[in-house]
Amino acid sequence: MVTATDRCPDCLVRATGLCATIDDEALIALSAAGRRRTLASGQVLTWAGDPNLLCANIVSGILKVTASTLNGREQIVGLLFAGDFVGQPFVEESALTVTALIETELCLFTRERFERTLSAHHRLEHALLRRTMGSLNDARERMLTLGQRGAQERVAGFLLDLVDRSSPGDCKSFDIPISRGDMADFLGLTIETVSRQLTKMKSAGIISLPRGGRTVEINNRSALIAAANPG
Amino acid sequence: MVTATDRCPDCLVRATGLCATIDDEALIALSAAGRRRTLASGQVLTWAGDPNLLCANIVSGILKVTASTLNGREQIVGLLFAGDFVGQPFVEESALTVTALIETELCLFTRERFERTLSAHHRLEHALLRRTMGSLNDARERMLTLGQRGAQERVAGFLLDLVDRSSPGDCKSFDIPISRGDMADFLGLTIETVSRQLTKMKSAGIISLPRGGRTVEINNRSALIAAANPG
DNA sequence: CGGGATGTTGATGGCAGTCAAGCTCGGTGG
DNA sequence: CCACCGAGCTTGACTGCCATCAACATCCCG
Repeated sequence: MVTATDRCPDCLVRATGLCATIDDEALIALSAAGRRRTLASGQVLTWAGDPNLLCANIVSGILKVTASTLNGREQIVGLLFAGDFVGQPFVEESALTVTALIETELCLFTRERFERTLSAHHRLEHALLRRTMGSLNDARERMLTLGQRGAQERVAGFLLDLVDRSSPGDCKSFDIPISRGDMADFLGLTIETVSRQLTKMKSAGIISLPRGGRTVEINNRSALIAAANPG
Repeated sequence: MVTATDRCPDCLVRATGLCATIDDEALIALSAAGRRRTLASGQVLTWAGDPNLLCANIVSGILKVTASTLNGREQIVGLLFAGDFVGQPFVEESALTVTALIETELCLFTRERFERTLSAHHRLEHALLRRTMGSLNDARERMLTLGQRGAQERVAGFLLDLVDRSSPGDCKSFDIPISRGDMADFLGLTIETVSRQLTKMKSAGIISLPRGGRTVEINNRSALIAAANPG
C-alpha cells in the first residue's frame, strides 16, 4: 500500500497545497483518506444541484467553478490551479458546477471523510479557514470588476493577474491557459468583446499575440496597468 | 464588571450570531474580550488600506462592505445585518471599507484578541469557517448577477432577497432598508436605472411603492419571480 | 417656509451585446 | 504532400441597454 510517507513528499503541490500547512500526523491521516484521479479536459467533477460528495486538492491542471442562470448564461465564479482546494465541506448539496479546463490531476477525498479529518486536525481546519477567507477576498475583488469596470479594464486586469500568477519575476511573455470563451465567462463579457479588446491593445502596441492568440507578450507594462485602471 | 453570564444571555443576537454556536466556556472568553460600541449612520468602522485591527458581531443595524476603483466608483461587496460577523482575522491590512448605513450597534473585539480566542476555542473557529463559506457562496451568487443579469433581473432579485430576509413567512409588504444609491452600488447599476426599474414594475402592477418609495408591497409575487429570471 | 438630501423622469449617447461573415491553425485522410 | 475540415478566433455592421447629463418632484428637518 502507498502511504503518506512515500507518496506525499513527492507530491507536486506538497509546498503549496492545503497539506503544506499541516503536521506529519495530519498529513498521514489525509493521505490515507485521499486517492489520485485525473480528469480529462472538459470533464465535469461536480454538477450544481447534485449531492455534494467530494473534496479535493488540485495536483496539476485547471478547474473552473461556474454558476448559471436559468436561461443558460454562465458565469465563472472561480478558477482553480495547482495547489488550490476544491469543494465545500459541511454543505449537503453542490451549488456550483466544477469542470476541468485542461487535463487535471486531483488528490480526491469523499466529503464525509474529509470532514472527519478536518474535525480531528485543528490545524487543517485553520488552514482551510485561511484559504476560504482568501477566496472570499478574491470573490469580492471580482465583484468590483464585474459591477464597475469597463471591458478594457477587465481584460487588461485579467492579463495582469495572469502574469502575476504565471511568473515569479516580471516575465514579459506568458500563455493564456484558457479559451476566449472561458475568458468571456470569467470576465462577464462576450467572446467578441474580449477579442476586440485584445486586438485593440495589440494595435496600440501594448501587447503582442503570437501563436494564434494564446500567448501574450507584454511590450508596455505601464500602459497595460494604465488600461486596467480607468481615470 | 459586566460578565458574560449577565450580559450575553440578553443579547439580541444570542440565538443567531457566531456566539450562538459555541459553548459556555468559549462564550465567557468571548464576552470578556468584547465590548459594545454603536456607530452612527454613515460612520466608517474600517477604511480600506488601514491596519486591520478590529472584528465584531453586529447586534443591530446594517453595515456595507465596499471596494472602490481608483477613479472613485464604488461596489458594495457585502451587506451585513444583525447577527453577522464583520472583519478578517489573520489579515494585516484591511482590503475593504466598512460603513454603517443606519445606526448600528456592535459587539467589538480587537482582531488580536479575537484571534487568540479563536485559537483557544476550536468550535468558535469551526463556526467562523462555516460562516465564511456561506459568505463565499453569497459572493459567488452575486458574481452571477453582476456578470450576467440585466437591470430588471437584478432589481427584482434584490427585492426577493429582501423579502426572504425580512419576513419569515411570505409577507407582502416590507421596507427597503437602504437608499437608492446604495441599492445601485450593490447591484452594479446607477441610481436612475434602479429607480426606473422600480417604477416599471410599479406600472406593471407587480409592486406598489407607498411611503415615498422606501416601502415595497408585492402585488404579484409570481410576476416578480418571473422578472428576476430571464427566459 | 426654505433648503438640502433623496428620488423620479426625460433626452441623449456610447459601450458592449448580437448577428453574421471571414480568418487561422492544427489535424485528418486521401 | 496537399486538400479539406472544424473549432476557435477575429472582424464588421447594427442594435439595444444602460450610463450620463439635466431638470424636476418629494421628503424631511430645521
